[in-house]
Formats: sequence, structure tokens, C-alpha cells
Amino acid sequence: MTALSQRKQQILRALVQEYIHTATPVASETLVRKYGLRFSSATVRHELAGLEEASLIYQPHTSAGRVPTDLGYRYFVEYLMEESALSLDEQRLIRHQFYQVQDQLDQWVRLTASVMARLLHSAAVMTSPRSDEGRLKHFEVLSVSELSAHLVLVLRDGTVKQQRLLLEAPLQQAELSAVSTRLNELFHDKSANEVDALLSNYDTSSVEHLVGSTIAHILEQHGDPLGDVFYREGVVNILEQPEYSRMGPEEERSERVRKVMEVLEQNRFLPVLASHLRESDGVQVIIGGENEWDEMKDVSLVVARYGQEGKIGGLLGVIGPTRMQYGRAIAVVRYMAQVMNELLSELYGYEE
Amino acid sequence: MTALSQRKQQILRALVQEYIHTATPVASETLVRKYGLRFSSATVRHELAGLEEASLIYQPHTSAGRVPTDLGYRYFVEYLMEESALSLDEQRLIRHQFYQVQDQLDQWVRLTASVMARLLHSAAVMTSPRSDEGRLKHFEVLSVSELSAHLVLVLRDGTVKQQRLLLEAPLQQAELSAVSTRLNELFHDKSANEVDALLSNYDTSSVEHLVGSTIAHILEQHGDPLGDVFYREGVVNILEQPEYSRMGPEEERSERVRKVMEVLEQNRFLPVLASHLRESDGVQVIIGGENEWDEMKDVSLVVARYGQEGKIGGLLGVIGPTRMQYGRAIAVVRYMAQVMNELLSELYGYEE
DNA sequence: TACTTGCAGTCTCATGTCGAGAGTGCTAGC
DNA sequence: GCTAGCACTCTCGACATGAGACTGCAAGTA
Repeated sequence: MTALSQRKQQILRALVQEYIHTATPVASETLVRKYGLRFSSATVRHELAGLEEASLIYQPHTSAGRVPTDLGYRYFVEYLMEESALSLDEQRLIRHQFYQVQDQLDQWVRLTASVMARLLHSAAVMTSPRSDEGRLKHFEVLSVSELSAHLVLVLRDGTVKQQRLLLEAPLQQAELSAVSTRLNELFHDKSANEVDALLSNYDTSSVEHLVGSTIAHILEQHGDPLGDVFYREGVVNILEQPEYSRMGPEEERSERVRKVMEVLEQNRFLPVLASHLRESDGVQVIIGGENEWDEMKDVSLVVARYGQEGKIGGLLGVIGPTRMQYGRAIAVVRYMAQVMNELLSELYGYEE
Repeated sequence: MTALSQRKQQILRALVQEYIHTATPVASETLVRKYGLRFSSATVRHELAGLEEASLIYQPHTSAGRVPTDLGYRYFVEYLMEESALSLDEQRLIRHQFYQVQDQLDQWVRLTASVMARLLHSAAVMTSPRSDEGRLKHFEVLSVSELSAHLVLVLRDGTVKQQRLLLEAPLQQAELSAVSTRLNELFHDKSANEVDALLSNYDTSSVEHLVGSTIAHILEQHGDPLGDVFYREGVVNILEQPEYSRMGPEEERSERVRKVMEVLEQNRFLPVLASHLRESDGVQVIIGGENEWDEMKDVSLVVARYGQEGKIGGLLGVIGPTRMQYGRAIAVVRYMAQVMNELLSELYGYEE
């Protein structure tokens, strides 16, 4: 990306802000009037032609105003934007809401997503906190019939898995309980590998081995941070955005709606997240068609990890049209990640 | 509802079927042509006027065909419709899919909802199985700091609750573990009331009392079958329906879309369910504005309970436009409830 | 009496036309 | 290097128009 003159930057910044605000192509005249530029609209037009040359903006048609391209948004986010921090009042309000549910862990995620959705009028997505490495906290085995049993697993991060077991020899509940008491002690706080290692003490056809290997398998599966269920909140907000309810020919628009809904419902944004979050920490901005996934080409994501690296944590973020209030979105996502961090470290202890 | 002549019934049945199929007002001529009626379109028109008189159908405007009213659908569902059972092939396919996830209990709900959504091209909603009465299976208490701890509860139906505890006196993990071992034995398989009763043995300021009363409280809360999270699947399918993507003036339509999405996202259908499911068992059909809730006035629900009465179970069903394939929807919902029943009784044992 | 044929009347909807408005690019001039 | 002025282009809403789709009714028929 070649450097832009001071004036071009100023104009681009104004244009993106204006477009984010109004959702209509921006005219040169408007820029001069609303943003107090000190040169005439004709000059601005000249500069706009330059920006268009550089693929930062485009015209929907001759004699229309200009609209930022994905590249334009990227430049804006990277060099021109400023993060608009949450006001103290907003912060207080949020803190208060969390204070009210501080004892109910299952409400944290719901509330976080809901706050993001409300603050940004867009869709929020979020995973429940969980650790990278599954560790067993406790399990129970319940006899169902002579040859089948029901295994319930509680992991250290609070996740629960249930699984059916098919026994090789008939066993009563009492025997199962005895086995599970012994193994619970043995496997407590162990990871998949550790459980696996302990298995060598048992005969492959023993119940102990069956239970143990099933547990190891489940713990292992638990590793993938993206294999998880996403909470969604505020999907309706998306429909309020003009690109999905007013702008452009009717037919295209309902196509857009269908697409974005599909992305949301089926978690299609997942592969995109996967490829971006590996790289770095902090808040990530993924703009429209920057990635190869076609379905995502007119939505942007602002996402972040929360939790400590290598320990318990998850993902959170918002999805909206490329015309998104990036400055505010980034601030909100960053703030909510921090809130979750605090809640979690309070829960699991600071050190260790 | 006054009785209808044989001929009126025949015409109404044809009209509803045709409208469900085409989603356009149905002309008298069409009915004669497509449904092999043995009298002329003029006669049909005469009868249609009668049906309109009875509020079973209406005309969007003079010189348009007829459309069923909610009352018309109700009459259709009650007297004219026949349930169209699933083909053997479909049944086999479904069974096969469940066979593949038979060991992963958490997949059952997802799959059931997904099958319903796919088979009916509409949105499916469903709750996870749970018992009416919460019973404790196991709990753990983890020390966080000297004065706070983390309580994890596993209920008999597999639900897990987490909660923070604020201790009145500083305690170490070892002490907490000792307490929880003792109480686990004592509270095992107990209900809220039973736990409450056992509490009288402990001093109100003791840890035992704190833990016990928290547990009792959580078990109690668990009672409400509608306080639960709903799985949603196939919400996009709704958007494909012509009433949400083609029919009527653009503005009304997007209003409809917004409304139905809101109903779905915020579980607004819940109060309606509550009032209907209390009454009876079996598959329930709730048509549009039959209930007082305005938001629901252009969608229909087809829902059922699954699981045994008074034991573990939940709700499942589909939501779609009033123009719904009731016959098929009822059959599918009934079938899927049965599938869940079988899975559950296999898991928890038939008798008891 | 029970039904049908034929037809005038009504409403929708797709299509086409038109003018106002909005913005641009270019050019001549400061 | 910047600006004012202007011709040109494109969109969009308003309006008119005609074809098509159905109905309701009246007159005719078994």
C-alpha cells in the first residue's frame, strides 16, 4: 500500500466516517460542507479520483458519490481511525449488570454477548469459556441395562459430556460404582495423555480400560477451540441495518439477508476466524472479502480472544456489514474481553 | 363452528391445499381444473361466497382469489386434513443418522432439530431433555480464594449448573473436599425438598448449610420446563418462504421478517407454548392469531412433548408461516418425538 | 330447483415515459 | 495549484396505461 498524501488521508477519513454514518454514497460537496475542508469540492473531486485510482473507494455509477472499498476500510482501520473508548457511564452500567449475575457463571456469556449486541446494534457471537487442554474433574457411570451404561463427564472448565458405553461383560450398578470411585481418584485432574498413560495398567478388555479410553478420547476431542457452540445474540439487529432493509434493489437485498443469516446460523465465519486468530492476539478486524470465503464478502468481523493464553478462555466478537463502526466496535470488543478476563481470573485465581 | 356441507368441505380442503402449495390467492377456475371438481367454476364461486360468509376464507381484494383465514386453517387441521406419514425411506434415513450418533447424547437434540428443519423447510426449536424435578447426581466444591469457592453441580438428567459461593469463614480446599465428600453421599439422588429437609441437621452458619441451601435452591429453579434454552435450527429456511421473500409490498414483508426473527431469537413463542401444552398431550397445532400474542399472529407452531410424563423429557416443534404443510409437519413432529422417546427410554431404562 | 354460460366490472401488476435532482468530470480562468 | 461554471450522465419517484385475472350477477338450461 503506497503512502497517501496528508490531504488524501484527510478526505478518505472523512468519507469513510460519513459513509458509515449515512450508508449512502458520499458526494464531494458533502465532505466539504460537513467536515470543514479548506478547499473546494472540485479539488476534493480531484483527490477522490486519485483515491479511486488506488482502489480505496469506488463509484456505484457515474454521477453518484463515492463508497469505500474493503481496501479503503482496511486503510481506515489501520491508519486513520481512532478507537472510541466507552464512556465511564457505559462502563459503570456494564459493571453493574455483571455484578448482579456474578454468582451465576452461565449468565456471563449470555450477558457479554447481549451487551455487545446492544451497544453496537449488530450481531454478537461468543463461545463459552473452556480450556485448551481438557482435564477431568469428575465422572459418573450409571448402569442402564446389563450391557450398557451411561457415562457423564465433568471437565475442569465446567464442560460436561455425556456418552453411552457398551460393556463387554454384564455388570451391575454396584460394580460400576466401585470402578468409577477408584478411577475418579486416579484420573482426577488428568489430561487426555495422562489418562492414556495410566491405561497401560489395565487389561484391554477390562471395564477400567473401556471407561478410561473413552474418557481419554473425549478429553482429546475437547482440544479444538472452534469445535464449540457459539452463542448468538442480536441477530435481528442486522436486519435493521440499511444494507439489509433499505438499500439497493429489493432482490439483491433479500439475497444479502439470506446469505448473512446463513453465515450466522451455520457458523460459516468459523474457518475465517480460525485462519486469523492463529496469527496474533488482541482484537482482530476482518473486513468483508479480504478472505477467500465468498459468503463472507459483505460482512466484517471484529473479534478477540479472552482468557489467558494456554488456559481457560474463548472467543468473542461481533459481525456486521462492512460499513461498521470499527472504532467503537473494537473498543467494545476489547473492553468485554477484559471484563471476561477479570471474571475468569477472579474465579480461577490469579496466579498458578 | 357450524357444520359444513359435503361440497363446501371438499372445496375448502382443495383451496387450503392449493394455497399451501402456491402461496397465491386461489381462483375458482383453478380449483375446478386442478382438483377435478364435478361442477363449474360459477358454482364453486357461489360456495366460496358461503365460506367467506363463515369467515373461513377471505379475498385480499375484489377480483382476487381466496385465501384461508386462521379459522379456515383450523377447520382444515381439525376435520379435513390427513396426516401424511413419513415414507419408509425417510424413516430409514433418519434412523440411520441417529444410529451414527447413538453414543453422543449431546448430538441427539441437534440432530432432531436439524432433521425437522430439513424435512419441513422451516425453523425447528427444541429443548434439551431434562426432568421436571431436579435431582442431584454429584457436586464439587473448588476453593478459589480463602473466602470464595466454586460450586459445580451435576443433575440426574445431565444438566450442569455452576455457581460461586461466598464463604463466611476462611476454608482450605482440603476442608471443602471433606465436606463435599460427606454431603455428596448424603444428598445423592435427592430432590430440592429432600435436601432442604436434611439441612435442619446443620447450623445455619455452617458450610454444610451454605452448600446445601445453594444446592436446594438450584434444584428448585430447575423445575420450570420452559426456563430452558431452546435449540434453533433452520431459521434461514423461514426466509425462503414466499411470505418473507416475495409476497406483498416490500415494506410489510420486511416488517414481517423482522417480527418473526424477533420471535425466534428471543423465544417469544414461549408464553404461547406454556398456555397450550399444559392442556393436553400429543402434537399441538397453534395457528397464527389464535392466541392473544400479537407478534405471533402470522406464524403457526406445531409442537409436542417428548419423554415420559413426570420424568425426563422436553419440547420439540417447528415454527413457520400459517401457510404450513400441517399434515406433514404433524407427522414429522410426532415421529421425531417418538424417536427421542425411544432414545431416552433406551438410555434411562424402560421400567421404573 | 340446481347448475351453467356469458359478460361487465374491478382490481392488480408490469411496463414505459418523463422530469427533477444529484454529482461528476472537464475546462477556462484566477 | 486551486476554483467556478457548466454540460453531461445516471437514478429515482410519479404517473399513465393496458393486459390479465377473477369475481358477481343475470339470463339461460336440464
